[in-house]
Amino acid sequence: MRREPSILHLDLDAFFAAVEQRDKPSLRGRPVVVGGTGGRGVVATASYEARAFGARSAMSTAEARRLCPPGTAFLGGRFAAYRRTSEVVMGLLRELSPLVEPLSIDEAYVDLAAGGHDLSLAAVTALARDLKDRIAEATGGVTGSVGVATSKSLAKIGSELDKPDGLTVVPPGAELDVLHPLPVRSLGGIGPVTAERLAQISVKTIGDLHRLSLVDLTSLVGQAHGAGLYRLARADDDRPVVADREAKSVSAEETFARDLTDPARLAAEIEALAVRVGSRLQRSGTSGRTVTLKVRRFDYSTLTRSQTLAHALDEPRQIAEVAQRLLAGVDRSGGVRLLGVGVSGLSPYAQGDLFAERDPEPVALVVDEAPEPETVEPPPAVVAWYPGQDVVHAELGAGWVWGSGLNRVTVRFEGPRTAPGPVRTLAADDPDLAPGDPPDWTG
DNA sequence: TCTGGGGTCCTAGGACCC
DNA sequence: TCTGGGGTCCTAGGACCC
Repeated sequence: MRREPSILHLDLDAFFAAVEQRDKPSLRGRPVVVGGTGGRGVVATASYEARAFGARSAMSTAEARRLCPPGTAFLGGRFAAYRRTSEVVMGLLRELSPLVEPLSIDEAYVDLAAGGHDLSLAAVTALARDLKDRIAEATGGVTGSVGVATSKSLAKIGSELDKPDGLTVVPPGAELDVLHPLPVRSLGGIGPVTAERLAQISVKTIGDLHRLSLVDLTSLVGQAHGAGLYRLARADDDRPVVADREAKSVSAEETFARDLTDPARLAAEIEALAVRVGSRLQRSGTSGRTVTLKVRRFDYSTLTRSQTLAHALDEPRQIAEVAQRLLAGVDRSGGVRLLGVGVSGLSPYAQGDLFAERDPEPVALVVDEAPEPETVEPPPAVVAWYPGQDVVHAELGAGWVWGSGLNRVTVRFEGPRTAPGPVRTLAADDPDLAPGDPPDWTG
């Protein structure tokens, strides 16, 4: 917590819907819902007119259609337009300070102290008013709500207090007076699950939260989360405004209009997702070592499978190959509702820089582990493995062999998930591994 | 026609290494 | 032969945010 109200938080009001109403005068004053318009779509943003009928973000579009009157506009979204408008606003923020931290397309923190401003209450209030005016003018009428306070958490809470088109400056010293009457849900990091857990012990407001001991809080919600909430309830927040945060992962996912079962179709969807992820990685000049597959099944049960490789990837074909392998270990019976592909463990260097010159010889390993006899045969299986590279995955009937690491290989015989085979980790000099002929090599 | 898509951070257990 | 602890990496899942 700073001595002066030098952190500003801006939140654009019903942003996607506001851009639509700006660009289409016929929509002004009418309920507008932006989001997925298909059978499985959800609401991204509802205009304030639509909120009056109960439409909300994250609600299924089907439900929003039931709630809103005839004449409501349901729009699929024009992200290029939102992006352009967002850039105009972020540009205005960067005129205030070099330290601007975007949180999303429609939200950002600004460190006013780094901008060399007069930080008196009156000056900061005037600055915020002026900013709001300039945003509305530069965007053609999109409004934003602003909070200014001595910390990030209070600035963000401030911008929520007076929406839309609001302005709240929390005077230094008044932080706890503002905080304590609010519901715990106002605090960043308290969602439905944590709120419910707190409600069970009659903790409803941030003031109630303030009365809990650190031990009680951490035993309720975990170490890191509990310690964080303990501090936030005391307005004890010294998190700095950080510009230029590096992305930690890149992913793409798709919910299908109807659940998929056809293996060829699933494989094609994986390819398409890998292309989206890989091209974004390549455009940003990054690559990553861990590939994650996300599968949502017909019954909405969701699981992830990941594999970390010895080297970073950015090529769609290679990303897809890993993802296809991961998918093979997942039970798809009953249908797949959603597939997702992600890459994490990002590093700024594209793949191949360090090891491109060397073309290692494959080592053939004979694995004498007997797999599930009814699903895989015959043992022993032969696996080709490049030392220092990812291990390669030879398909073994209905099972799979894979692994990772610089000097070892993990061999996993995996049938249906309901009956996984044994798992062994074998060192390169393991006596159980004898030289053998490399298998057909397709990688 | 219930429940998107893009992220971040944390936890917990197991393997592995010293 | 038994018994450790600490740290890191990996995997899977979950809460949360916009």
